[in-house]
Amino acid sequence: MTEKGRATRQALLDAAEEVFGQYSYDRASIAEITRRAGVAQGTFYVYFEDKRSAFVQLVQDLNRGMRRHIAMAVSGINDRIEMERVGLKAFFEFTSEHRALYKVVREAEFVDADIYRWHYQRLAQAYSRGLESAIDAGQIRRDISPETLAWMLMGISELMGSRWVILEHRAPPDEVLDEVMAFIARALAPSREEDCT
Amino acid sequence: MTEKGRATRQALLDAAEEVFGQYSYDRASIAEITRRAGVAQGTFYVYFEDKRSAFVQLVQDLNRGMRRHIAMAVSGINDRIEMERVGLKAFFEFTSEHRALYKVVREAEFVDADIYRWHYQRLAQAYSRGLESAIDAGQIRRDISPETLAWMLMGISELMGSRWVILEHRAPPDEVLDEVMAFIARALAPSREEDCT
DNA sequence: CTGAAACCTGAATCAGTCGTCAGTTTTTGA
DNA sequence: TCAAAAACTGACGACTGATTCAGGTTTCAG
Repeated sequence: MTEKGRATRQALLDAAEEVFGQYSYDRASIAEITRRAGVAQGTFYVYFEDKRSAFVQLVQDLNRGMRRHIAMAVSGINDRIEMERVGLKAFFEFTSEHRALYKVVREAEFVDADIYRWHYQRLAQAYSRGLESAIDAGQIRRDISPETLAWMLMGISELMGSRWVILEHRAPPDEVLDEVMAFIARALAPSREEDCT
Repeated sequence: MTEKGRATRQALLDAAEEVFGQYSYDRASIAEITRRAGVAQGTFYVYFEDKRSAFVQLVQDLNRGMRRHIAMAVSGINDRIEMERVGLKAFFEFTSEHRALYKVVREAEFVDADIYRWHYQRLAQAYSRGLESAIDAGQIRRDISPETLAWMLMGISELMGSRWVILEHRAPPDEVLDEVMAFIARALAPSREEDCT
């Protein structure tokens, strides 16, 4: 594949992100995707086996993009609670920039169950690993499995994202972020029996 | 509308729950719904204006059913934390019984944005009110707005439901429920400065 | 310059479905 | 009993949109 080919492929993927984000999977037409990418309909099938395949690749792209964006944001931070705050903020940034992510991932459940599973498990796995280190380092309490913790924290992010980014078209205001962080910090804080005895 | 009419309508709605739960909105065909309901295609349009209308009514039905199911489960409980635990369990029960709920609500975002908004706001509103009373009663800490709290707790339920009910085809095991409750209880607990001073 | 490889085109095919409607059957109530 | 109302039928018109394919255009190594 030449440079030009790669560019066309990327143009199609970008157009697909737009169109799949705007319409549901079934109502997103190849014709509209190729129109926005500025190529003929047939060109789509040069780069993707079929509609589903392009959709799956888009999910993978967004998943990787999100993990990279968050990883960049939190790199260098050592305090786990601070890391959670920055990570949460980065998550909202990314979803504001890629509102298609929500739509596309949710639809994945209907379009291709495997990629839906893959998306969440990939995120949960990365998240759990981070939490596990924090537990080992004594930064957060050790009586909850990192996996369950990861899913709960993802749930909080996701629904807050839904409520603000999707329903209100903006990232949550700082006061809300503070409340969320206070909630999380308290839930994660190591047992402080020593403070009381 | 006679008794028979109501029965047919209900049969169609039940069939719609099945079919919309199994396929995506666009791939759920009226033909399949009427086939399962044991009526002719034309009958569908006797009871529903069109496909979307049936879908919207299904969301409303499930929303009400879920609120009723949870309300029944927690009625008579006074301790808020206990109420959360029982409510969470009831939520998982309901979603196990009506797995269509997840699919249908998520699709609502694409099919009819208003009903999607309505669904979450209706739940959040009911939830917030309950939390507000608990705050007033001093059962949970007062430094987070009941609304934000409601959305966070809904997020936890939702993603745990997704992870277990959808991906693992079962309600979360009791140990997991215990971990979740420990997390929530700690986050909600009133400030205990008095215990330490 | 050249020819093969890569790239691209867009009309045509084809499978599928929503919603309609003219007419039939069943139920109801006086 | 018997009309009117309610319920129901199912074939079909009108349309949509994914995918194919025969052939045109561009690129670039030798």
